[in-house]
Amino acid sequence: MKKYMTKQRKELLCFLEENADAMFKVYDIYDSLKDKDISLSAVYRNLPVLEKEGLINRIAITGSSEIYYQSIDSKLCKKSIHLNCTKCGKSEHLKTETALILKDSTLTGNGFELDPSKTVIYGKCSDCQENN
Amino acid sequence: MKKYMTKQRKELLCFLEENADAMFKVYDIYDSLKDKDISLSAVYRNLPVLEKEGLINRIAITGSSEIYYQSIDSKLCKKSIHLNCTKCGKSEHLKTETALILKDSTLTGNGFELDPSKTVIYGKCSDCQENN
DNA sequence: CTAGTTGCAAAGAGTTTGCATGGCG
DNA sequence: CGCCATGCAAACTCTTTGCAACTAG
Repeated sequence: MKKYMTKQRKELLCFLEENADAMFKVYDIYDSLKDKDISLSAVYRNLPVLEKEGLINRIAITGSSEIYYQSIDSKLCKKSIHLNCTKCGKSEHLKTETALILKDSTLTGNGFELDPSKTVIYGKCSDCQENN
Repeated sequence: MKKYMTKQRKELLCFLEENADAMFKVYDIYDSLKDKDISLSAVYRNLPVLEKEGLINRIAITGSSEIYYQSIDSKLCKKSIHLNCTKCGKSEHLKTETALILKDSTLTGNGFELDPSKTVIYGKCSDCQENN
């Protein structure tokens, strides 16, 4: 099953790859592509498939209770971890070197191999710590 | 507003505190308390209130796209971080000492104050790494 | 007594599914 | 040409909301 590379799937992948640094809600993806003739159901049906194929990532954000999808950019996102401020909602990237430290310490500490592309760390960003 | 401590809210808090080590979906909480006369809407209305009051935690899990609630146990959960295996789905706790290392490195690395109770780290547990 | 809270049922929002049509290989 | 994928609309699930009755303080 899932053998055909249809126009819709091509557009989906293309869109996510061109915006590999951003995360999108399902409806936003549909909205950004609606001039390309892709139905909402096609989006809903393809995203999980592409995820299982390892081409894109699915991330749940604690603050918004939404699901986000994001292309797996082999250069950037494989090493970087998202930081999400629970106060202002801003999202930033953890420095690669620090990400490596985390990866290391979870591995040695618990034998757990951290997946940076799926992990989101919550807390307070530097701005929100001051303004408390 | 939100001044009254009703029977329903008491039962909710009590239930979550008695199971401080576990996380629950909304419906499971309702289900576990339905012999105590709490309506689903009361559950839905109270959980976000209790969360804003800092008594409970709301966590989004990437794998299941569900929202979970959990009591904030001042002793345990404030320091411990959840590890969630993306392969077998099992959830474990990061050792406190390792959690402190993470907290430290995000702070010095990005000036970001990690909140352990809201953060879930995804990856592969030790069992699933071998069986690949 | 008064304002916040509850239960119920209806309304919404987001997601999934059945079925006939369409398109990849 | 055969089978998978698409589009549309209906079906579902989860969550929110309006309103009258209820209750904590």
